[in-house]
Amino acid sequence: MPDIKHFDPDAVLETVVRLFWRQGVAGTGIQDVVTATGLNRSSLYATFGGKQDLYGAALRRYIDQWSRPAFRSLAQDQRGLRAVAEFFDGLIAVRCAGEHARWGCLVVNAHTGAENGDPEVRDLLEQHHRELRDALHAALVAAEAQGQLASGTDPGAAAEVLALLAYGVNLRSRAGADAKALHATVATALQSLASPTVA
Amino acid sequence: MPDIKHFDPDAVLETVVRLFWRQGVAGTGIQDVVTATGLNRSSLYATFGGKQDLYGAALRRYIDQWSRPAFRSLAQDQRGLRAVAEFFDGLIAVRCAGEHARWGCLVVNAHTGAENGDPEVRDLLEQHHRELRDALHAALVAAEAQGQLASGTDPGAAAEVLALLAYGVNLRSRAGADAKALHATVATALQSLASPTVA
DNA sequence: ACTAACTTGGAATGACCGTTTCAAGATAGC
DNA sequence: GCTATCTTGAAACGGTCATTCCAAGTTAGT
Repeated sequence: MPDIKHFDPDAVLETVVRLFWRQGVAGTGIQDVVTATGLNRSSLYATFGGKQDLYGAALRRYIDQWSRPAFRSLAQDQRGLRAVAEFFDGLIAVRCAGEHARWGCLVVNAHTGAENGDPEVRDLLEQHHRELRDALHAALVAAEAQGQLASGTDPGAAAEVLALLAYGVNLRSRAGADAKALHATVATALQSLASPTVA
Repeated sequence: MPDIKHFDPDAVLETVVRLFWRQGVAGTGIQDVVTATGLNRSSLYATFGGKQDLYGAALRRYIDQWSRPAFRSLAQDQRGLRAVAEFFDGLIAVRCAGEHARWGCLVVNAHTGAENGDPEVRDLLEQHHRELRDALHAALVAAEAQGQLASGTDPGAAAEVLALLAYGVNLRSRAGADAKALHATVATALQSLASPTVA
């Protein structure tokens, strides 16, 4: 009976993610979305609701597409500190080079904006933090089991430290931090967790 | 010959800092500034220029008033790791309790906004980072001289790690991170730098 | 072909944005 | 008191903001 959408909502959301990611929420107008996606205001509002809803959907999609896959592969990687190191390598690579260089992390960026007043956004930030911490925790437990951690190092506490470090990396990358320097900093942090027997 | 200002520019800037700090640049309109300061648009523009200049001045004032004093006392404190610990204690206290709770750090917040495109802002971020790192470095050199650091710990590299950690603390505090958890995380990070002989 | 249900294009909404303008008011030297 | 020089108040500027509305178009079932 009804007409059918003349566009792919998922592809549109993909474009919207990139807009919010690069320019921020406040810096992105509905007009920008209309122009970038090519679809009409009516379709936009009918499909996603207002700007706040659109941002919520974009944030959720970003986490699904970018954060969660990285967390999953980190948590499942049994190599211990090597897994953590590669997680940060990938992070720095995305943040400092290629198409998304200097865009930072959409979730980190969301911490500072006025949009973090929205309960939905607040929940997503909390959830994201928990998942990041848990993934690091899993990798550090694997490291501990292999004797890679310095004695007395608590994997849970260390995971929280590394999570905050990751936020720092994301934040500074948006200001144009040097990839080499970030790599060195991460290496230092990991070394401080490693058992003395590990080079 | 001329008339004299009927207000104190410094007191006005103080109010402006608080507005930008709490609500962000994009979330603060000139109307908000006019209302909060009580002075007129004409006086505002004649004294500070446009919004971007006003933000630059506010950011500079924030660094002068909040960042630099903390950096200075950290750099001059000769107690080593104890000095670093107290620096973070003070940081978390400001971020999580009292009037400025959940405001985050104006400098950290500036990383994510569109305003970091401004060269002046970019320079301030870089300068702030350098000063934070140098202050931490000085404290860690003092720690090293007293044998507080684990052997093989480079004060310069460790300073960079702690600087990113501080950014993480500031960022997460804006999302309402728990002060106790932040304290525990910082303690963990400092322990990983400490020589095994230190409790 | 007809119709119910939905989408789409495009204009229009009122509110707010940062900024400018200008007449009126205030001050300090003459 | 006069004048040059600045400050102040208040209105107005064009532009952009998110959002709404409605007529026209499109589809699927009858």
